[in-house]
Amino acid sequence: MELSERQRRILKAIIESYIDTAEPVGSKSLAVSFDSPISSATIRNEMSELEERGLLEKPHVSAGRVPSYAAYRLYVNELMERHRTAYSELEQIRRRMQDIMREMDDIMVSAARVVSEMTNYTSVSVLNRRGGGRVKKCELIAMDEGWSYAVVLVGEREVRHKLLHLTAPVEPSMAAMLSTAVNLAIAEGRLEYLLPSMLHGIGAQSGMYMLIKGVIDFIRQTENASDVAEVYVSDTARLLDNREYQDIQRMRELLDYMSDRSNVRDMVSRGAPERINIRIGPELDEPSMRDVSLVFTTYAVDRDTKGIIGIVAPTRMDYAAACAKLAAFAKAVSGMNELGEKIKDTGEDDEYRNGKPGGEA
Amino acid sequence: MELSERQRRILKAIIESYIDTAEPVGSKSLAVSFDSPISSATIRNEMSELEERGLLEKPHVSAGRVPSYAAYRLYVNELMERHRTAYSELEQIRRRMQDIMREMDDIMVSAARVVSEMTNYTSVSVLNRRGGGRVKKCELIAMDEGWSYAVVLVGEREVRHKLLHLTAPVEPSMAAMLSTAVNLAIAEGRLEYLLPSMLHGIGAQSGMYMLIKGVIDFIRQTENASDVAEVYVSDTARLLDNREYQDIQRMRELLDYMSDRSNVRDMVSRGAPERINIRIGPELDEPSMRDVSLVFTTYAVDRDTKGIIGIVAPTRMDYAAACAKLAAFAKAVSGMNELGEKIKDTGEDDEYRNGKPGGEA
DNA sequence: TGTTAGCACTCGGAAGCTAAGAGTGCTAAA
DNA sequence: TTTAGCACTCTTAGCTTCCGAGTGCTAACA
Repeated sequence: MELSERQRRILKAIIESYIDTAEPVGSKSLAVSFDSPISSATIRNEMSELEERGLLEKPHVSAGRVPSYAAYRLYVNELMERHRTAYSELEQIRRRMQDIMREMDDIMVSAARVVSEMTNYTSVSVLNRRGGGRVKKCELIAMDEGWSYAVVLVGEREVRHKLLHLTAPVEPSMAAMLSTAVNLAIAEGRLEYLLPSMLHGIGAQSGMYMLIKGVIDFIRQTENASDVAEVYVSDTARLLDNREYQDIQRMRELLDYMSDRSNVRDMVSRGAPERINIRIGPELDEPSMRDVSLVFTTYAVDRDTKGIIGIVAPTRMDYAAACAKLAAFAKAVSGMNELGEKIKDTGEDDEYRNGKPGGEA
Repeated sequence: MELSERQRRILKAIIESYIDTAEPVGSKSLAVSFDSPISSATIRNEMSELEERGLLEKPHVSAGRVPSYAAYRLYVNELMERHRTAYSELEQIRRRMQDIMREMDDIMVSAARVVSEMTNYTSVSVLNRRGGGRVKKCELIAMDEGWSYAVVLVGEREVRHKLLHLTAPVEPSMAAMLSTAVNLAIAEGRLEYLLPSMLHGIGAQSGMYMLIKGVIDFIRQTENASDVAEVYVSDTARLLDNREYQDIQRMRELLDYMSDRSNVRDMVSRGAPERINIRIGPELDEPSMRDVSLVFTTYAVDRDTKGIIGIVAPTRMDYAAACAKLAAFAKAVSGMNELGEKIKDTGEDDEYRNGKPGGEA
């Protein structure tokens, strides 16, 4: 049977109270907080039904109720009110983003900072590059008399560099030629023939060979980086703010898990694009993350680069606020140029439903 | 009066036991751990004298003694045995460093990782660039039809890049000219005349003007970066391992403080170069750092770049091990090329004495 | 039939108490 | 000068008690 309207209202009130105070919610205190007066006894009855359905739990018999994970799921799917984001706020996010990017030149880190500041939660930021033919140009810059070279690759909207230290020197003029050759090969899409075609002229020990090889390896590496995602986690210390984390051991496990970038990447990579994704505690399938939720979304950086920005916070985080802020962020950043009419529907067309369908608790 | 030899031995034993177990040390348990049998009563007498001198403290009357900060100071200054570092270990550090640098291309982060792995403590890593005439070369790379440029600066052993987004396009050929002009100006050391001399030909609104200005600003910024230090803190989560940090509030304060890079930079910038510096708890003059010590040293990256690498751990950290590892690290990295005879004196000529002279507790 | 008041019951947490144990300081003897 | 012995102190763990918040049930009420 479906939940009654009143049950939904009660559940929503419980969840929001718990989000607010982190204290188990009792029937009496809840009763007074309602506009239309319902007695605590009625609430108790409803509560016990909600408990039977696995939506509430009691830490112990006389401590009030606490929402279960399934309840949070229901909450974000059906109960939660979406916040509107004012145009002014979008503008503000945009400006903040531009400010920080001016000093950082790294959209991933900037995004993490901005979101972390906006929400007061720990944020995770991932930059995903689609692989394939991305590198447009390559420059070689001599550093110390031909023993080291800076290799600079330019992609769509992005620059990467790497230092190559050689064991045999290469004349800068030689390197310039080489650079031209490589760029030509890139333009004509026949990079793979370059190395073999040059090899018979020069020894495999020569600095030149090493330089070409280094450059080509770096290009390959950058291009094949279809899932070479960069990961940045900002402000982990904020996780310590949460009351539920009195258990320092579990905290430690959580921080440990999060400090491994590949874990973070994996978690957010299974999200639906262009949606606000919510993963609540156990849905993440990772013991150390059992007590936190992850809310994240993607934003377009350019045609081949996708940013993922998210929040990690205890399961009782303020989902509504988190979703609103992330949606606003994605809007503000993706639409950096055509920020206009599209604003009006912020939050309305976002699809929060996902995670495991139906709370099977 | 000076401490007697026996007192010193007892103090040393107490400190080392406390470093080991984090438990207050009692007279009885200490008595049995000595080779030459001293009775617990004797030790008690000595202990109470050490306490009068401010070297020991009791958490409460029946809990054994705990070293005071002054005792740690004395310990690192006079009592501690310096570990020798085997040649093989240096070799190992060097290899590890090379491995990590291969994948990271960032000496600062690599150093932090290596040290943190070696010691199992949280590590801090700072890269300090001396300012003044550093930029050797500059390249401009067009990205999308002249609207964006990648500016690449090459220094002694280092490459930095930045994206410039213009509001008016600049022809790539024009940019090439510009780049030549800038490089010429750099070579002749008259960069400051460049902008004024070009200004009257072009409008201040033009893309070209913005591009030159952007480039020159970036060069200035990079060059004036005499104290633009990059800071990296690795593995903060390890700080949570410590028994003394049951107090989550103080932990939080500590992490907060450390997450501000400028704080970290300030802490390590006041160190004597080429020495192992030790700052014990209160010597750091920062309330949230009261219960941790900082051990750090410098290593040369190149003529104008100085790396600082350090460890942050509870005051009862293993100073001897920390010093040895850091000394080894600095040796291994600084001497990357001429690793040989100089190895033998590892640890012997390092000067650990510093911090506030004399423990005035 | 749904809602509410009332009441007995449960259980966790705080407060208070006790006993055990570790460690000290002092004294007196070796 | 060192040591053995002993009285004393103080923390900690374990136990008990008590309070109160919150529940579940029943019976009355709308």
